[in-house]
Amino acid sequence: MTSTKQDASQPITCCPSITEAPLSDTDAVGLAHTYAALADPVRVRLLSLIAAAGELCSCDLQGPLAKSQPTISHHTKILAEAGLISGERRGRWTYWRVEPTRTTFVRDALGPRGEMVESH
Amino acid sequence: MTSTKQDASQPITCCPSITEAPLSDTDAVGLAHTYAALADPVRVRLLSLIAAAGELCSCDLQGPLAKSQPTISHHTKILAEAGLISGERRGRWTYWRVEPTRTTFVRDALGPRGEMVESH
DNA sequence: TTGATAGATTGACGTATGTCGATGTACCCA
DNA sequence: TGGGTACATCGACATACGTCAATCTATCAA
Repeated sequence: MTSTKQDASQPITCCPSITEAPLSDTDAVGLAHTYAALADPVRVRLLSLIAAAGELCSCDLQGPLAKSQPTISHHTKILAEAGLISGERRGRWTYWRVEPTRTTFVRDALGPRGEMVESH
Repeated sequence: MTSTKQDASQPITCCPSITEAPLSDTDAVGLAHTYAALADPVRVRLLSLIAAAGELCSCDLQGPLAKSQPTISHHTKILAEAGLISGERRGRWTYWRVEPTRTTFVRDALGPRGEMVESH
């Protein structure tokens, strides 16, 4: 099962924005699902490690994250199902990459692109 | 208890970015906590309703969200503790507003500000 | 083929979370 | 003062989630 299933009972929005107009239930469910993938410190660090390295295999994640191999596999699966990372099997190793299209999509849902707000 | 507590055992970053460098554990915990506040469809729609209206009292949320009064109160509390909205009591009503500083903060953690990516 | 290795899957466990009825607490109006 | 309203808190319940040991699957090397 993929993470991109859609429901015809609600209007489908190309680029849903939380802060600009009330969201349809479908858009809200989709966005919440993606934010849920980011709602765990291990997965946030996992994504950050992959982003910083450009590409990383699962074996290189176990050390920095200090979790068991099944736990790492569990987290990579959740991030991949949310479309935030994608894995490529090369021989015995699975290499993970960030999906910038998806990260930018979720990012822009939180406000207009390029909006400037003072941050201390 | 506020949502801005900090831990001196880890370096504190002003503007943590997931996609630019490996995050400290402290930053990851903080960001994950905020994303967790967005990890529920009811709260995503709630935030969206408040953002679209500019200001909204709790009584105006119960109808659109089709949830009980305690449930609405529960969700506003979680969003407020994450710093994404703030409430002001005026007489018998509590009026909620979006906190753009916080929403932009979480937003920018997902990538450099103003980054352009093609979205269909 | 056999053995070793990387990673996915399963099953079990404790904890966290969403939900609502019941109750508590301010506040306003008559 | 009393009754009603808006919201918060509490208690209980079912479900979802993070974690790991054990096991399975696929790949490579000898």
